[in-house]
Amino acid sequence: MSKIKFLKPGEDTYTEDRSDVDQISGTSFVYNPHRSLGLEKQRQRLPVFSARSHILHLVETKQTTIIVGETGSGKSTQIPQYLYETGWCADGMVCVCEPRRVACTTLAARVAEEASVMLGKEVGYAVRFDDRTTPGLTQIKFVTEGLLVREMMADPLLRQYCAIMVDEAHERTLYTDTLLGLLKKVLRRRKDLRLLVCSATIDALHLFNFFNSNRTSDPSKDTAAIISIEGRNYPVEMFYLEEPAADYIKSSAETVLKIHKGEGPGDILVFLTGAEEVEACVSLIKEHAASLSRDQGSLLVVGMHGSLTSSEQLRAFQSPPTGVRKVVVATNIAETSVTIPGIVYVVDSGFVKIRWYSAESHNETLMVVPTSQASAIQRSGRAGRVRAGKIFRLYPEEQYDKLSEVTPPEMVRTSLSSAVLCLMALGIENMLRFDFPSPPPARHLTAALDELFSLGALTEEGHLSHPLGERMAEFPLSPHLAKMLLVSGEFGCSEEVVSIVAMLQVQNVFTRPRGQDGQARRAHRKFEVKEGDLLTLLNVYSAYIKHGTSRRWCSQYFLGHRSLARAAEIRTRMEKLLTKFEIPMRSSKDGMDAVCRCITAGLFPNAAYLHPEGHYTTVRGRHTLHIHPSSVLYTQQQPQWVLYHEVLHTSRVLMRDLTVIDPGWLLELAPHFYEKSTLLQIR
DNA sequence: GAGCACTGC
Repeated sequence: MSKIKFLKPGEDTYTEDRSDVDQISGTSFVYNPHRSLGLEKQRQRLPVFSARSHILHLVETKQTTIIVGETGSGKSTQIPQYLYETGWCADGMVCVCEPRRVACTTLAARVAEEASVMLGKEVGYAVRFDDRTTPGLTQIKFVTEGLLVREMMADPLLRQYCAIMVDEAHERTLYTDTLLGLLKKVLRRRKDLRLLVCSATIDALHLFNFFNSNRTSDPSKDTAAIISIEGRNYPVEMFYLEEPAADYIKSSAETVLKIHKGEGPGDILVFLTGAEEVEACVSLIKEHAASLSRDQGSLLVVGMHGSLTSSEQLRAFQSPPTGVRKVVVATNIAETSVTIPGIVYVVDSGFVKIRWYSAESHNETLMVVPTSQASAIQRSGRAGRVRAGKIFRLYPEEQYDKLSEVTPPEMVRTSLSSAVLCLMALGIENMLRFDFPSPPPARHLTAALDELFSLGALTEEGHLSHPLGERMAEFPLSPHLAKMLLVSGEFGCSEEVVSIVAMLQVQNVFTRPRGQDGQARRAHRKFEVKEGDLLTLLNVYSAYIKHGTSRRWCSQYFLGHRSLARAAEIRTRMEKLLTKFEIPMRSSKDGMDAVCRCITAGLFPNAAYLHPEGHYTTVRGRHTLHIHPSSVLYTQQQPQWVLYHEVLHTSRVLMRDLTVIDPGWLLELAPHFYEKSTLLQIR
């Protein structure tokens, strides 16, 4: 592997590899001094250009090429063009898969510009709800990983593509692993197909071994190869604490102040684990900053996390007034999803919040864990984008060596019911024998199979049921919600259920602007119904439509207009799928009973009853739960029986999105799951 | 009276 060449500040400048530039960062821009050079000259200045013939040679001779490309190498925009220029597109398109939508749209726009074609013609992209390609004309197509997996349902061998490049594969999302596993099978059937996998140094060898089918000791028979391309990140100097930080929030704030007082100009980025921590740290820094003397310069402190609205997030991208140093306190959102310009110093708490699945309780927990080395490297890289930077890790250096190399892929730590359903729809019969890049625990797989069986998606023999299971797989939803939609015709309430399901897909429906908490609560109360949160969401949606999707009406009732508009979009898609399956769109005339019964038909595994001691207990597994304070039922008299959509682990286990049910419905609608005796015992 | 890392189909 080639050594990374570091550039001295001012020695050279570069065009940005835009693969991880968020749309929001479009408000800022990268100054490009080579603009006047013309696009072709700019392209030749990218580090990847020197590897052009080497890459093309490998693609020619090996079926799989693993590309280790540092940030700023230009791989995502250039390699597809190299393939195109050398005639690879004669027999099919070049496909580039990205984990995120923005990467698809921005990269496609950049490549179209470089190739002097209109976006959507020779160069295009396809993401959910937005297809900008022209069949028969498009040669280079950027897609999200998830969409390519969906495409495989219609075309399992991906015959329209001659080469597939999986970008950012080191992120190892559920879809990355699904795709890599499936592509390995496709490669065996299609010797003409070429696969390029872009990854980080740390897991390149793992991926090489996964794809190399050479079982001899003769390396010339290898079917895969690795190539490294240097990047254009500046050096980052590292600092560690001598002792582990007792309180990393406090320690982060102190470090920020120390940097501000002792280091040269440049903005600071702090990594913490959650929104609450971010807010706490922001106030701490603000407190300290207030006591700074005049000649010490001032600080602009902003928080950055997923639950902020996009206009609130925008504050982190704005450049501070001259002489003011910006401090962005962020969650993991700043590690990959958004790139904040101007960062020179990074403070890394060393922790991250990740999802963890428990097959015993059938649910996912969010837990705070130490980061991996890969993640620590990624975070420190955020300091070296504009010039030489510094990283302050809030733990001792010995501790870094003890960190695991990489974060376990999502596939081994999340619920697999959706992924398994998807794979089965793609013809993978024996899930336990599927070649996953990192095999998930067998008990996670069997739990997923059990869940799918109980929902009726699988037959006794373990095959996908016809037509229910096949249809469920086509919905981009959790299997429970897909089932709910597919049976809604029989309950005569598809109109209502499709609205509920769409509403469950969006966040921030109920807004609570600071200082208007009381007003917001009063406004929200108008939608509340005793049947629970799902029916309340239905009320909100119906009212939104009744008032002509008015933005003014939304703000009057403290509802997120963007979220509702997105729900409407999702609803349209779901309705189209239901129509395709000839599910009649009916509206329930005899009240909400039918709707609640239909909800039960999908969510029945998530039933809980009121324990005499005041908490709730799940029927499956007898786990203790509580009503989430955001639920409309939180302030009501506690119902005897509820179904939840999700659980959330904090200090307690909380149920969200509840529906009040009659336990008799469980016996009636899921007799295979609930025996009369178990329910009688409980009562 | 308590609190939700982040994507994506």
